[in-house]
Amino acid sequence: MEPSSWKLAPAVSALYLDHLFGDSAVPSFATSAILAAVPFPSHSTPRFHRARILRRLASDPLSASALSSILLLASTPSAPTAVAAAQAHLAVAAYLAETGDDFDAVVGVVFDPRVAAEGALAACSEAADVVGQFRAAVGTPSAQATLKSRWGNQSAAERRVRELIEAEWAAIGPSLLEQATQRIGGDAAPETWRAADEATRSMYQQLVGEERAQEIHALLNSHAVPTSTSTPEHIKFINKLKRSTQELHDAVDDPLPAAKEDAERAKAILLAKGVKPSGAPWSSSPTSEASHPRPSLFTPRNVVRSPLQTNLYASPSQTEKQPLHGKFKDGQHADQKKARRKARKWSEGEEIALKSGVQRCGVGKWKQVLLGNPQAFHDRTAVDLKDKWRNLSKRAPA
DNA sequence: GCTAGGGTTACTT
DNA sequence: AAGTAACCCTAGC
Repeated sequence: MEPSSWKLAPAVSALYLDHLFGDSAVPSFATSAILAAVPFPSHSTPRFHRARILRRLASDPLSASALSSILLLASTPSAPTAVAAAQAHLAVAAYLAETGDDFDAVVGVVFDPRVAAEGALAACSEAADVVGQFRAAVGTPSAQATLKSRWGNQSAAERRVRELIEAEWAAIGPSLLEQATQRIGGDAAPETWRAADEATRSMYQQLVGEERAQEIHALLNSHAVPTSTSTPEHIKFINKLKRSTQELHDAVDDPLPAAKEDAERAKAILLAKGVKPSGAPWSSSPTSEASHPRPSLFTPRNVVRSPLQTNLYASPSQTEKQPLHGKFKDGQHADQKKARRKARKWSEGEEIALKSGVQRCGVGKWKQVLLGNPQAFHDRTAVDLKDKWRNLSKRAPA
């Protein structure tokens, strides 16, 4: 279908971009193509804005513009990532000072004491000290050489930026569509349905499916649900969603397959070059899609996933149950001892994702936490999540 | 199939 | 050696 024939209003465009850009599993070349193809969005949502910064930073992690991206991220308070942002800022600034042509000039800019005191670096306790060291080294080549041995390491700086990006993705939160999905079909559904008129309810029923609609009606009739606490904004949003649902259904059918085709093409090129795609966010099991129809926008369950949220670019480890190592179903290899996975330290991003997942789903809902944010966890099982939570609890007993 | 809890291993202090 | 984090095993639901 031609892009010009999409029936996509700018307000829907904004919702759509909010959803897609904020999904770290959708590769940036696909989001760029989509951005070029959809109508200019009516507004920029915070999630969309943040995701764009993250994608820019990921493509260019060690530069002056990367530094501004980190500052932008740090300028919006996001408690879980403040320390990661400060450390990334410090590492990139130091790296730029150490590798630039003019140490003194660069230090003057990137280690401005005002930035250190109140801005991005405030969350990091060692920052003031480091800034002091760099400023003291101005005009003193020997001191610069000492600093260089510690801060001139490109891969260490890149790692800090990667950690920040990972933590930011983990903390980015659900899209507006996912939130609406939760309100219409998830745990919050009864309140939303109570506030809705008959016509709206019948639309909701189409979205969540008959089975879930019956469950929700049963909950409504059981008097177990408190009276509606819907705000005017809430109702306004739902009505807006109602108007745009048809447009959205039309729209979601269009760009994703094209993007996926791009992704598959890129994967083919990578494979031809001998690059192993297993960890790439855009790899997917090639046979699964043809035989499985696209799920409805709102699948009728408490954990509701729209097709947008459904990860078309998921790696095989996300879409298939893959044995970790040597786990054989039966028979010939059963006697072989299963190789132990190499211990991989949990990243800050994974920790944050676990904490927010537990907040969302509760302790003990490990599978739910894992599936609720699959891209945040890298090759972790529900048991891994449970073990990590146990460790965290030991570290800081409730 | 999922989870809780005890056990094991590898690494750090 | 002791402590810790990551991973494994398995009973019980």
